[in-house]
This record gives sequence, structure tokens and C-alpha cells, in this order.
Amino acid sequence: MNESQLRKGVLDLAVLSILARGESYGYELTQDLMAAGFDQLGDATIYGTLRRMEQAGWVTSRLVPSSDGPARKYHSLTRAGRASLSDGMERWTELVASLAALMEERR
Amino acid sequence: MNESQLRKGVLDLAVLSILARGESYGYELTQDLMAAGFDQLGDATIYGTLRRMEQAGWVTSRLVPSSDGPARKYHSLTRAGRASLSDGMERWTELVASLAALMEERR
DNA sequence: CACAGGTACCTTTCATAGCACGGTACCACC
DNA sequence: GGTGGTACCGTGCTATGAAAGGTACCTGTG
Repeated sequence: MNESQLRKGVLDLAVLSILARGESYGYELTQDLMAAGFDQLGDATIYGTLRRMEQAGWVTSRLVPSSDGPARKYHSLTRAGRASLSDGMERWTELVASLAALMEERR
Repeated sequence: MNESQLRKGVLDLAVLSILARGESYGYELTQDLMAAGFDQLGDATIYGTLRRMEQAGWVTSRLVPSSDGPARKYHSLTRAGRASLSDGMERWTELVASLAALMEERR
């Protein structure tokens, strides 16, 4: 059970949560997530996640040129993305509760 | 983000937690887990998990014939399995905290 | 000017885990 | 003898996190 397996699926929730605070771009998201405790997070993981989310209609993106570096691709939540976040948070909470119950009973 | 993705990695923790209460077998584990809130859990998932755990040295198994049904394969935690559970619980707690922080800040 | 380093994005490829599906086999009961 | 519950297993599919590599922009510094 390596760390990466634990992260599976949870990462979507983390990204959606950050985007719910306002638009962001891949590089910044990676930094934010690592600062939030998601260690050893490769940037390719985030870019893949964002691409999937855009295909699913959860986020939209716009390319914004920058004068002091490469262009940034800003992503914002759509209505569907917000719905998915609510839904995911609910199931996440249930999962946490289920596991907490199991771990509590252990001796 | 389907339910099964959320479960990735988490299932190991759930199985280890149950086994920490005492030995059990695949079929019973499946029942217990579904009762605990892990809906739509296929039995193949559990058998695969147990097989991986045995290969990893986290559990041992013994086949016990039954007079009122097929033989059962009982699994118990090894010392390494117990260590893995402790470790996993710690990282799980951290992950839950990280995500809680992210979800809280959302508007 | 060359080049290192930070920023920012992307693609290809791989390993893994959950799951659907199908199969085997034992036992009890009607 | 057929149905239903118990109990196990193998094969193939799919999604996803991650490694590895590549491109390109800009700001220093030598």
C-alpha cells in the first residue's frame, strides 16, 4: 500500500476544492497541493487530471500569456464541476466515517 | 470520479483493520465490508487484495474444511501486516486532515 | 553571447487496483 | 434433481498516478 494508491481518486477532490476558491493553473495547483501535504506529486499527474476534468466538463480553461514567463492555462469550475465536488465531498465524508469505525474497533 | 477510484488504497486499510480484530476469510470480509458501508464491492476485489497481502507478507492463511459448506481460507495478520496497518493509519489520518483543510477553505 | 535555473505546459509509457464475468465446488432443503 | 446459499479462483478490462522525456519562455550571471 504505497502512498500513491491512497491518493487515487482523492486527488480529484483536492483539485476541485482548490478550484472552488477561484481559477488556477497547473503549475500553481501542483505547488499548492504539495504545500497542502500531497508530497511527491508529479506535475504530469496534475496535467492529466486537469485534462480529464476538462473532457468531463467539470472545468473550462483559457490560455493567458504572461510577460514574465510562459503562458498559463487557467482553469475554472463549471456548474457540473461544482456539483461533482459536492457529490464527491459527501461520499468522501461517508468513506472517512466508515473507515474510522473500522479502525476504532481494532485491538 | 467514480466510487471505485475513491476506494483505491483505502480498501487495504479496511481489510487490515478488520483482520486486526482476529482472523477472517474472504467471504466474511466481503460481507463485513459491505455492512460497514463499502457498497457494490465485488468479491473478486477482496480475493485479489488478500492474495496481494499474502505475497507482501502481511497475512498468512490456512485452509479450514467445513462440515456445512466449502472450506474457508482464514487469514491472520503477521507482524509486518500490523506494522503496515499502523503506518497506513498514520498516513490516512494525514491525508484526511490535508483534504479537510482544502475543503474547508472552499467558497 | 552562452547558459543555468525557474516557470509552465505537454506526450508517451508503465504498473496497479478495483471490478465484471465466468467458472468450480460443497452443502441443505424441498 | 434442482435451487439457493456459501466459498473460492482466474482472466481481461479500464482508469489513474507517476516516471521519463520534451518544448518553450523569461531572468539573471559570467
